[in-house]
Amino acid sequence: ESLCDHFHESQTTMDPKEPGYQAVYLRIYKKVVAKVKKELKDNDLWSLYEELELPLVTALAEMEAHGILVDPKKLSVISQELEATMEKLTETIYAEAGEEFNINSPKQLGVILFEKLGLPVLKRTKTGPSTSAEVLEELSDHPIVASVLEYRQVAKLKSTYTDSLAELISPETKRIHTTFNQTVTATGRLSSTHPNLQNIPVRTKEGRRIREAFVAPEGHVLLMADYSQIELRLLAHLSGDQVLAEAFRSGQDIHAQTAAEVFGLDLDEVTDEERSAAKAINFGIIYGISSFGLAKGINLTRAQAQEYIDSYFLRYPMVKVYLDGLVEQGKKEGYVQTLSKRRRYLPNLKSRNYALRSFAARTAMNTPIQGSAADIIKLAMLKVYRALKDAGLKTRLLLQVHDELVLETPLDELHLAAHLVKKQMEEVYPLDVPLKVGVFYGPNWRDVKSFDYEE
DNA sequence: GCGATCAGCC
DNA sequence: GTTTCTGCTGATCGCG
Repeated sequence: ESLCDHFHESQTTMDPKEPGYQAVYLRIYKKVVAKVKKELKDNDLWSLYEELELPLVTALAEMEAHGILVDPKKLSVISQELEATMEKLTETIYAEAGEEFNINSPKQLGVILFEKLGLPVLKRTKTGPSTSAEVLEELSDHPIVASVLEYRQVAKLKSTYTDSLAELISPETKRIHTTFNQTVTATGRLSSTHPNLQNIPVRTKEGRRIREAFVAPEGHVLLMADYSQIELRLLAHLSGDQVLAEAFRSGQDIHAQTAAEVFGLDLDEVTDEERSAAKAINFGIIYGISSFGLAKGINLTRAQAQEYIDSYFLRYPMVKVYLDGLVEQGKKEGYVQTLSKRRRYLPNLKSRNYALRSFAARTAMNTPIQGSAADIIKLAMLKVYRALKDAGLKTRLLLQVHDELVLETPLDELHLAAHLVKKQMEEVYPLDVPLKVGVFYGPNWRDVKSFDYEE
């Protein structure tokens, strides 16, 4: 800190062109380097820095510089269709409301829905009745609400994705060049800005259309490789729970298996509804479970949610021991850590404020899982990057989306590249359970099909 | 300029 | 003491 102060002072008092400025700068810089290096070594973080994060910089820089090809004509067609849909919906909404107003304003929308039309207020924000999708879905029997939900979806796609993305296509490369930030998240994940290419729609059919505009150049295809259930697999590994580990070794549908365990059924008796509840429980476990959160997620009473959680921990006892241990370790040491020793300090585990303390406890449970997944995919990126180079292939990494890599590959390299990527990702860091990677390819980011072993 | 709200992804 | 289940980015509104 004193070095930083000193540096700040020199920066403001000295002209960078003044002789001696660079000498001062370098002297301070060297001291800071030595200090940070010692701190990393003292905290057992040196190899994380030197062997993972530092070499990853090069791979990320190349990904950013290379960019991903985007077809502006496709974006523009989608944009015009969205525009037409928005105009229709706007007319419908005005007619149903009996007046014109700004549909984009939650405040003005609230006046129409809750005052003029007298719909019930199911939830409030700090500033007034909530108009979130969660609330509107409960009220969607009213035609105006259904139209507003659709309007919101279309407006989001148009403003965030079609129009903004088009502006970010480089005139020189015809590509979009995102920035991957390596130092913003608390867990070790990357983030992506200008634009954020880690939140391109995929969930709905309409949203997925955006992905059609992300294309491979002539003679190439996009290659996608994603880890299947990496966080739950890490939970099995980190907790040592043999029931969960065996579930993954069996290769069966993990959510259905969880349903069978939790509800005491045979695997073939599990209904879609039970599987879907089990999926919510699995997500909850990864996020740092609370009965409150689970109840909200799948419309249960808190008591029912607590029963599900109790039943889960009865079937996966080592998971319970592991998660409790994380909170304990966080309290004792002040931090929790990932596979690579990356730390997250959680002082609020000792807070007297229940909300803060609970949040910190959920963070203590989530960070080692989410952060270790981030460690693994970063290491996999490095291995893929180096293996492609060593093999003399032209295949390039383009994007990372937390548990997925997107690459661009010449058609005549597809077979080699697909096998190389799958192997590097699956064998990156052997765990007690296998890591499974799905590989897909296609002319654009939407229309991809599974790459089969025979190919 | 900034906080609040909402919505996109994992 | 009575929680809005992790981690992010970004568009928009509306106040100051």
